[in-house]
Amino acid sequence: MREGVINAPFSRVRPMNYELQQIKAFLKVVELESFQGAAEALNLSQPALSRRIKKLESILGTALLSRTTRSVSLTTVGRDFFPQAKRLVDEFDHALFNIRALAENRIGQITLACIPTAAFYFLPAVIREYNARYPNIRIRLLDLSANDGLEAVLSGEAEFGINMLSGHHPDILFTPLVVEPFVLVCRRDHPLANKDQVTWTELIQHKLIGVGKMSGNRMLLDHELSELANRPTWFYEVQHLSTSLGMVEVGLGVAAVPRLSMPDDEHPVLVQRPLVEPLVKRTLGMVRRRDSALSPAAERFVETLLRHWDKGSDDDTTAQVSTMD
Amino acid sequence: MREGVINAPFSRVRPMNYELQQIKAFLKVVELESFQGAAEALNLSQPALSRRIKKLESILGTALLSRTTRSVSLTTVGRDFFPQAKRLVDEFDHALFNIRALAENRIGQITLACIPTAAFYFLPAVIREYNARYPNIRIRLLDLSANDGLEAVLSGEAEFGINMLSGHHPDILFTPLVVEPFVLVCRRDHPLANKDQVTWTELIQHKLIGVGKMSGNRMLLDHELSELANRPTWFYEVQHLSTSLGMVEVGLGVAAVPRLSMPDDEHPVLVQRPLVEPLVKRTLGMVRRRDSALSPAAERFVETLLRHWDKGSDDDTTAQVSTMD
DNA sequence: TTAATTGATGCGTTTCATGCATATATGCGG
DNA sequence: CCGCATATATGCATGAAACGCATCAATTAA
Repeated sequence: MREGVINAPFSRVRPMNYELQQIKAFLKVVELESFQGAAEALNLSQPALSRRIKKLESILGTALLSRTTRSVSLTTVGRDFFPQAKRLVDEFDHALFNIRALAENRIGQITLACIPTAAFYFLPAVIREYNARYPNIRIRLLDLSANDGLEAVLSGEAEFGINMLSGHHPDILFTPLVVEPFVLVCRRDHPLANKDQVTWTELIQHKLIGVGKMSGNRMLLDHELSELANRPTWFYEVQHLSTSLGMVEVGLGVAAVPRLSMPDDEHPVLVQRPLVEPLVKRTLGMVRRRDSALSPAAERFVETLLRHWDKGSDDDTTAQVSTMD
Repeated sequence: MREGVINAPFSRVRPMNYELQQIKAFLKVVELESFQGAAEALNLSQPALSRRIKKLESILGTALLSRTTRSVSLTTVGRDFFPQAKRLVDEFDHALFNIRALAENRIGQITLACIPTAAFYFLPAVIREYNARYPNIRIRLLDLSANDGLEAVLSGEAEFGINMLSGHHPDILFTPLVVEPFVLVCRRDHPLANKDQVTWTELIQHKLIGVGKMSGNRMLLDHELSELANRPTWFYEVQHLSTSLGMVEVGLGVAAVPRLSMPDDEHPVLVQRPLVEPLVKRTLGMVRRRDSALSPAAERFVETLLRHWDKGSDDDTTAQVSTMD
């Protein structure tokens, strides 16, 4: 059976199985005032077109076109129907065209929530490449704290995000991108700058600048260092890593920050040293909701992101940044 | 071949052959959040529905639904598409429904142009019957002179009309309904009232009330009497037959009018007498444009009209006015 | 772990729109 | 007035597409 009418008990209502092709055929015939011409325009044989129109008319229960071999004209009903049909078909085509444009990444918008570190230090390159490839897709970048960013993804405000691996939320899918160690940052003229590497315990003797208690980094460190006998305490507390770097720069103290937070290796004032015993690492990765699918535009972005980090990891292995694709 | 692609040279534009059934399937699935349920609602097997959606998605080049065996949810694109699709489909169904209502004479409007005689003396009964059968079809009755009525039909303002047979206009189709003689109308106390019949020549001796030169009746009479040796001249000239009857009633003169213009046989003041030598008759009938088809509502009206007059003509051979049913 | 439910897939079948050939109707020119 | 040219309608065989059935795969609940 072509169309199931399994369950048509005694309905006297005819089903109205009209189709867009029929209506488009009608419109074409009216516009060209010819079956022959419309058939060509529709890549259809003339008999086929005749039958399409006929079918539509039989569905409607009335003639739409008054045709002789010499002329085609609208009936009264057809005249009523034509403008409505034209408008609706146009709107439909327009809507579908837009959807396809969306699907083909010709237009669109993506919203992602990422932690400031990512926003500053490795998203820009990805965004540049993505934007070169899909110039008409707008990007809304929410640079939020780890907690807020996760919340944005959960609520759907952001389609996905870059975050650090923390408490495994059941609705969140985490794809690791990079593992980075915490390093010590201090001025070049600081005593610790002379050492090849520094232990956490050594930090006890220095003024340490840390981040607020609710920060993801702080929670991670508190957890990782909890088993350490003599663990350092924070003297200054700030909210953002960039602030702490600024404070280090003017000589207020030293800081323990993720490797990627450091602007680059050749900073005029600041240097970094590996922090060991223990080696504390954080894992950055992509987070997205487990159930809902990404928009095509977002999928393209994720692809770009992953491709970028595959490439990036090769010349970055010395800094023990590793990515798993 | 199912769809002619005779002429698709190297177009990279995909054809967008989406169909309403696919979109309606999508809407149903979203509404019921289930393929199984939607399939039942659409009287379709579940595999068939799965394939419909899949086809639509392949046309759009993107997934609209995110489905697992346990839940069905919208993708980002699908969420965009749903409200538009819903609105358009609803509007389409509404438009088509109205067209069908129109076709089935459940709603509609007809406009007809008819001469006053017809409007007064034989349309009311037709209209009553028609309205009883099709209560929701509005009737616009243009009671115009013969000339103006013909013009209204030609211009399309009226779908058809009731008129007298006159110059055969090439675009007009005339269907005769009734042939009626011209009769003399005078007061019961008028000398001519004593005669069984009156000749046109006799009228010379009386004050005759006629209608304006452009009237269809006047032109008909001028033409028919042109070969008469002694033909009467009009003393009074008015524009409407009803006016001339009024003037006869107060005793200003006598008038020659079509039989049907007389109110009825038992008028307290007026009587009619056959007018002979020659017997002048006019033919009333339906006029419509040759090319354009009538609306379904109008066709029903014409049917009623003709049925009415078929029946009527049988007991009307005596040249009496009869109202049928 | 198993049973049940839901969507996807393989496959044979049916349907129905199509193209070709041809009939039919209409207007124009001889 | 009649025949010809042109445009739509129809008969018929064909085949592509959509269908239903049976089954698979995946996920949840018990």
